[in-house]
Amino acid sequence: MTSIWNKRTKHCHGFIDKQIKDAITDFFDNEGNYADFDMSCANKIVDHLPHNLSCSSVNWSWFQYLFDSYYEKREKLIVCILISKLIKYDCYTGDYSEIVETFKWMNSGEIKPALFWLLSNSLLPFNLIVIQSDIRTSSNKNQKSISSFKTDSHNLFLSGLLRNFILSGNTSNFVAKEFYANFQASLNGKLITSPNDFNAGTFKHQYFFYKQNFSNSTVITLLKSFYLKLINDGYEILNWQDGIDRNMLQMNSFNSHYENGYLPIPLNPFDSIPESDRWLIIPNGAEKKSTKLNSFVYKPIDFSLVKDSQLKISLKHWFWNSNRSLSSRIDAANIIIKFINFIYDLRYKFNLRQVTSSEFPLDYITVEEIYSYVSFVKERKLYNAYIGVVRRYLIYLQENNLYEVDPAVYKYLVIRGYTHINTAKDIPDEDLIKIEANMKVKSTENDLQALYYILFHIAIATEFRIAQIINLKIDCLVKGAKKDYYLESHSKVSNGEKLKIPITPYTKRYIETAIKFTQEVREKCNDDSIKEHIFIHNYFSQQFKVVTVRTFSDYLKKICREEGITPYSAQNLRDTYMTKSIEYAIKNNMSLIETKILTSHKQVDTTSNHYVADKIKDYLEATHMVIIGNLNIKGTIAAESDFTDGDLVNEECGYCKHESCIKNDILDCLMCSGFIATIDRIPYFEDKISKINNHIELAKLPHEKEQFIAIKRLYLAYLAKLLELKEQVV
DNA sequence: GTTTACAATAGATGCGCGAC
DNA sequence: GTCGCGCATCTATTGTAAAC
Repeated sequence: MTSIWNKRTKHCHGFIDKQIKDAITDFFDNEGNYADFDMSCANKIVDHLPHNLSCSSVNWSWFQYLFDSYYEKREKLIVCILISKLIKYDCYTGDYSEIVETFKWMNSGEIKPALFWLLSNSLLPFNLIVIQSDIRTSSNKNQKSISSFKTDSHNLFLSGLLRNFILSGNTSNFVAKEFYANFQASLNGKLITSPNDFNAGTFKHQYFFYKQNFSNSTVITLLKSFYLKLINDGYEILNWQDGIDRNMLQMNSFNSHYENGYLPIPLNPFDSIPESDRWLIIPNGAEKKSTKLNSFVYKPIDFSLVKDSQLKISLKHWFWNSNRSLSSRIDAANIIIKFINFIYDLRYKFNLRQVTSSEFPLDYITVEEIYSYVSFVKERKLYNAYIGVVRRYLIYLQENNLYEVDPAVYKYLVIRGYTHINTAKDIPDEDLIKIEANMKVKSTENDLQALYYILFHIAIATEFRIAQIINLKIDCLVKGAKKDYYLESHSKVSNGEKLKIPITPYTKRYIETAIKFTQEVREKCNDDSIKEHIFIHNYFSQQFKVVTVRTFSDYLKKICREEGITPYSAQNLRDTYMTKSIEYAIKNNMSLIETKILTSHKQVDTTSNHYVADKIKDYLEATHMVIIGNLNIKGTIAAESDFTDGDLVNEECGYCKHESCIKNDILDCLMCSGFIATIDRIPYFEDKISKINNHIELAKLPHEKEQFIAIKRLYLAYLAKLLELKEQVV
């Protein structure tokens, strides 16, 4: 041992440059860290280094030279350890020094194979992306997590893009190293020097490259996320004209649509009918006439399913020129496709024409065919649209001279047995309370569930349809002439016009709360058609979505099942008549939602109680349109008190600690030092404030109005403090 | 003006896929 | 494995205009 020590000391002292000397000292000190650290080999390597080695010559090509100077893997690995020490002691002065700097984050076990991989493949530093990210641990300590990604990128720019991409997403959860390792290959070697070098063509190449070479579907997911990230960063690299765009890319069904050759097609009757058969229809304004559609959700229709080519053309014609709303037009088209194929099979598969020895040519819809079809529909007990839609389609064909139809067919295409049963079912109070309580608990678990909770409240407090609520826009609140508010939204009856619906102040508050709640997500989103909505979330990385009716219904059902009650639907919420008791309970909970929501993003700024206080104040000021400012509160604000109901004063807003009233008549209790307000008084404050609002409205003289506003300001100041205190206590 | 008959749209849900 | 979501296809509700 002694001889080795001496030898090592001699080597270390031989170097003139201080940093290099330190690095080499550490190199030998780390002996124990590597099972395969061969001291004689290490000595040999260091022996070959010139003593006057200076940092200015420590660059990547020198590393490569050093690495290539040895032939055995064992030796090369030890060279890598030496290199890692030189990096650690800041000896590196070559190109890409910022990247090399990141290599320091790796521990000794990771860096050795990483350097070996780089140098044995004659790669450059940017081929290794090292990421340092914060991870939240249960103990809430800020820990750094280090991960490294190998990439075959040909240049620094592309590596930088990939690095940013990794940093931006929660990609650590679904690591697919193949994605980065083959990125350049997937581009067929194309050099990337700007984000704008990516386009529909590169995407296609990459998509099918990854699809062919890797069974792991996460690779495709990452590819989609990568393009979405570029788009989210403002690069308009994909346009529908090229067969793919952002909205398509975000759809759950993207893969199958893309692989099956669906093309995005804006719905516009003034354009000529598209030649292709598989359309992904861009609503292009049609969404304004329906609550079932959104501008960013494209609807598929597959005309290639139509077996008869002439009828296919006529169906496209009908589809393109129909006035039906898009979603029901697609429904109808799917029925017509079934109809056409039924007729086709009759003609060619079952040879009906021969059986009936009909003399009509094959481009003529006959009574026999329709009779068979109607029998089929009745036998299968298919719903009425199977008859009505077909009739209207045939009329259209005739009117536009697209196909010959025997006029006698219509007397068979009739519907019988309309039953109109009203199944409206309201939810009893006890069940409603159970649902409310369950949703309240879950609303704290994640953002989506908090949105469902607000949706639930609006649904029972208003007459709106669920789709209408979900698709509300942030600018939907419109102030009326007085203090009243209107909600502007599209409705199926308005035929594209916006409707104004009067709402209560409570509904207004819910909507404002929801807008504030989603503001954080909205600021991150740069997709205008999404961010204009109120109920948005960011569940998937790089994807911003509007809540759907589908998930809300499912969630409501799930809650009902958990509570062991009838699985109510969103429609039932609308049918539910709010009794006074439930209304009271719900209004009380409202302030709870508001404060909870306003403060639910506390983790952003946990330490600052100021933050919470300011937010509450901002909110109250915005809602009540009164500036609270720094009003001095004379009374006491407390979480709870020992006073009894007998001590309640001022319409139960608080307690009085004096034996008898000491204030004069002009003063309000709130201006007295003997006044004590506690958290459980919050609802009374809210009641009182709404009463003052009435006074303000009724006041005729300006100075009366001002006086009431001053009083309101006082109550709001108390309310703000109480809400703040409540937040600390809870 | 009300009823009736149906058209058109909204809502519900089984199924399957993608994201994580 | 769970959750979110889209599609297809069904049911429910609402709109509307002719018939009474």
